[in-house]
Amino acid sequence: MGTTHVEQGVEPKHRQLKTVLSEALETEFAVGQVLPNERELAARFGVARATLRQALEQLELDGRLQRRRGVGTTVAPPRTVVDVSASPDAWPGGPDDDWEVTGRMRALPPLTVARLLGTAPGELVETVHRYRGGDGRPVAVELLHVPQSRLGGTVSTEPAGGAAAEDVEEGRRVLRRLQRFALDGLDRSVELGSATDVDAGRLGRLPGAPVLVVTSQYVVAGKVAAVGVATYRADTCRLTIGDRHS
Amino acid sequence: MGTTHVEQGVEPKHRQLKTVLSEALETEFAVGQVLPNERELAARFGVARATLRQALEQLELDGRLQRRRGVGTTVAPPRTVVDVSASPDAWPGGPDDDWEVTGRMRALPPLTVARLLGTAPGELVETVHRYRGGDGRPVAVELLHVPQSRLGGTVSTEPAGGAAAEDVEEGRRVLRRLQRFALDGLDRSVELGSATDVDAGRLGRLPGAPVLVVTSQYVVAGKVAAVGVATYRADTCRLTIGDRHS
DNA sequence: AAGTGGTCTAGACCACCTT
DNA sequence: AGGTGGTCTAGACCACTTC
Repeated sequence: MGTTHVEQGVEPKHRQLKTVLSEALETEFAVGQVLPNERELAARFGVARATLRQALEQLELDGRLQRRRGVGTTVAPPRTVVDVSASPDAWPGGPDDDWEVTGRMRALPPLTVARLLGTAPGELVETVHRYRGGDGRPVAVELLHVPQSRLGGTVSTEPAGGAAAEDVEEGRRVLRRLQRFALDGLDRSVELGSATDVDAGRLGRLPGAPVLVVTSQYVVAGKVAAVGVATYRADTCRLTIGDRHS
Repeated sequence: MGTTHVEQGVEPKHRQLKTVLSEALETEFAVGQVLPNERELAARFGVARATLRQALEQLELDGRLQRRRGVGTTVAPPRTVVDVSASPDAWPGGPDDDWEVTGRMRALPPLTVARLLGTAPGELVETVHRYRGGDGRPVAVELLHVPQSRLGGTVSTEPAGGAAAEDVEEGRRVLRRLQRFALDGLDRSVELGSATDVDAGRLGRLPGAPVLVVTSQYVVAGKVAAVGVATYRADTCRLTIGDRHS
């Protein structure tokens, strides 16, 4: 006998439950409809609430359900399709850019970002906050990190977080400044992550919610001139990369 | 007052735990090292095992830990970097292709795939199974669906799943056949999903494990000629999309 | 056989939203 | 105030790997 077989032990209850619920969602419920509450569902299926919750968690991860504390569990609409492809020669903040600048900081970047940028430990960078909505729901937040040294001089005289409106204007200024440089290339990666407290708040989820983290490295003259870290809601988004066919 | 504030209630125990463990992982543990077992960790931190497990689950989702039943919990190495970019004019199975053909079926495709292909309900398609490893670990499995009608006639005389070796040869033949057609374009999407029982087995994980699902639509003469559904381990992989800079 | 993570239970209380 | 999902507990047993 080869490595075939498998012959699984028993299937766990929460998996069977997920299957049953999954089918029920397709046949007996409409998008947006609220399900019975967890205590009732658990009773109906004869399992403990924790077991029922395991199944619901999975269905939410798959984008089939949406759960909100204090409200209930509803059938989720199809995932929002979000285009994350970019012309290799396009800076963020260009004309057809769905992002909205929401703020700006001058701060110490996360260690991982500092490594990508190749900045000295302790070196401050300009960080532009952006927000992206879609279908009336929050879709993503982004931090775009740009070392001042790569910007060709200081952008503003303001030290750090001033008034909100001013920060937004400053953020836009940083993006405009970037447009001047010729972009050599753009490397992107996607990975699974979990929302920080701050991101979770802005995305309307609880901290730790699953997110797709898209990291962009903007290359100028062979060096990484800026790094964008965009955080997409993994439950409600599908990212598309249009290798445009004409 | 605007919509600011937040002022969070207390931070849940499992979140605090995650933070504490996260720092411990960086300072006190080396990659590959095994942690104390769950019962001991729970006791050490004065929480129930279920609470401890919530924190571990998150850390595993973030790719920081690796847990194996019967073995233990170890510190995970950095995620394997996987290139999923493709020349817009390249079919799968080309020269520099890291995939290995592992089988082939003639079967009814999943509903979602049938919709993308635009096949009639009940129409069978050729399905090529492929496997991709990296760093000595399983990385992804893929099902490539090709309607026979788009292949220019039947490929084999064999009806369905024959001997394993023959199926592999048949699968390769399907890929070779595709090379003949001029590819107009290639659309890709990435989303979060959970492993089916079959995929989980091949990826060395439990069913339901988080995966990144990459769906590829191969366009020929304005029509979708093939659809690939690749399933990557979300815990151990980071997908890169090289918008190649020269 | 022993040790590990995975599953499951039956409670309890809390945070949040709606009314 | 009442209802919802989120957190937490203290057990028990199971499936799997290793020795």
